[in-house]
Amino acid sequence: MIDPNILRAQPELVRESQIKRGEDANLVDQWLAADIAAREGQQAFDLLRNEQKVLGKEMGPLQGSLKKDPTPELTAQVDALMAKATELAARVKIADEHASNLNEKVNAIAGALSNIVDPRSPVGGEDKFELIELVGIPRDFAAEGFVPKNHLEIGEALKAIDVDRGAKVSGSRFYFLTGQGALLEFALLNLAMAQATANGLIPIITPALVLPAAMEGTGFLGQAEENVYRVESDDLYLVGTSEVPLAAYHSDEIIPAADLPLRYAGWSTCFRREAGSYGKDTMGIIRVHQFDKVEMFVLCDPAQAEAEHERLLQWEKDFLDALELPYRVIDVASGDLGSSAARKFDIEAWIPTQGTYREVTSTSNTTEYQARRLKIRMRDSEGTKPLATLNGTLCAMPRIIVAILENHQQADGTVNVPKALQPFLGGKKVLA
RNA sequence: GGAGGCGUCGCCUAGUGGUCUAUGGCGCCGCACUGCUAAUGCGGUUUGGGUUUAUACCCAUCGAGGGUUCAAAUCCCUCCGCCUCCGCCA
Repeated sequence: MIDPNILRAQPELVRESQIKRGEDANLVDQWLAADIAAREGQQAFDLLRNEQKVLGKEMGPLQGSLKKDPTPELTAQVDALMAKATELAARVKIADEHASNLNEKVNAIAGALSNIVDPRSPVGGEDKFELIELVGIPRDFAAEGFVPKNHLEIGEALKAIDVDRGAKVSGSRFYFLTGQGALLEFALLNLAMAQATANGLIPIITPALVLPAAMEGTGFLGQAEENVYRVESDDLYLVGTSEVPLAAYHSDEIIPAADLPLRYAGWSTCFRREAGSYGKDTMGIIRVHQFDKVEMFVLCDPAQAEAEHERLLQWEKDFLDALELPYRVIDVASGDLGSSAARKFDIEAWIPTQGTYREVTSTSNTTEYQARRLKIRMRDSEGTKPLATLNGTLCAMPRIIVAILENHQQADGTVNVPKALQPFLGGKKVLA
């Protein structure tokens, strides 16, 4: 949700932002008109309702004295008042319905507006990203004298990944992690959590099923809706990221400024329908319907949001550095932000067999957008106001596993374990 | 799954249809008094929206949503959550 004061005072700012995203700018003008109508409707109702309450206050004592002393004058007075009240009640009811309808309309439009794009985000579609940084040098396999295998070949040879049986049991884009594949995930989880807790984040295990309000509040029921699994029988959604339960965790709460920032490291399974990606990444476990992920989530004073964003990015880089993976950092373009983010940095790891960088983590500054939708506020000396929320991937399992297998493979088909990960694999230096 | 109880302002709590403002206490904030602190006194203290230069005022908000009524925290219905007991179960 965008600050209504910004919409009223600087509508052009929001129009511009919608255009940068390739979304409907007319919504802004629709909102402005609906806002005026709704306020008029509300005022009309308020006035009538006040009249009704004043009348009710006359009625009370009158009824009391009528009971004690039923004179004809009193009866007539009460009857007259009652007639007036009946007529007024009908008008109040109509005004109430009218105002509610208008309010709903404003809220519906407001809910459809995406967050205001940060002025520094590059403008354009997915390919208009800006390269911020290149870290590490991809290995020269030709110089080393062998052709790198893809992660699936390696994973199958190590009996670590089984996609055939994944497909047999659950369909395409499902997989089993077996043996050292499973242990590798646990090691990554423990490394990620060790880093997170060392940085002061609070470890948290979240539900993977959430109520519609949580999905709605985090902004995933807009253009992302087709990628969300819905459990119709119970009206619940399977989360695509623990960002959803983490954001909703403090919904409807007012947090004292002294408690901020709150930083969490959440662990959950993530479910994605991957609608509209038929034929894309069909090999291996780059794009799957279900995976586990450690996600960082921050609630803070809006004035601190930018610094927190930088911090999240740094922690993501630290993690990839620890895994000795080459990667690049990009500033995601306006058209590819998702409705909640004002600015987003992706980290893409080098995938040797694809000869390209592929997204492994993503960190978004969602400013006050999610907090407004979820009614998360902070209280400082000046009163209450929405706070800012941010999220960032620490470790999305399958893609990190892909990057490790491919980048650290050796000519004989074994895989070197990065030093930082070794303690979490019982000291093992090589997967063989 | 079955039976019963409960959900009121940060916390506790009063409130079975109107009788000026949803009680009262604790905590908190301000002021006064006071060597200091404490105690005491007075005032304020849910959240959201609106009108207003200001001071103020108005509306909504008693778990959520409907309904009955001229009028609902209070009565009725549905849902959610918590507690107790029973059954089943990882």
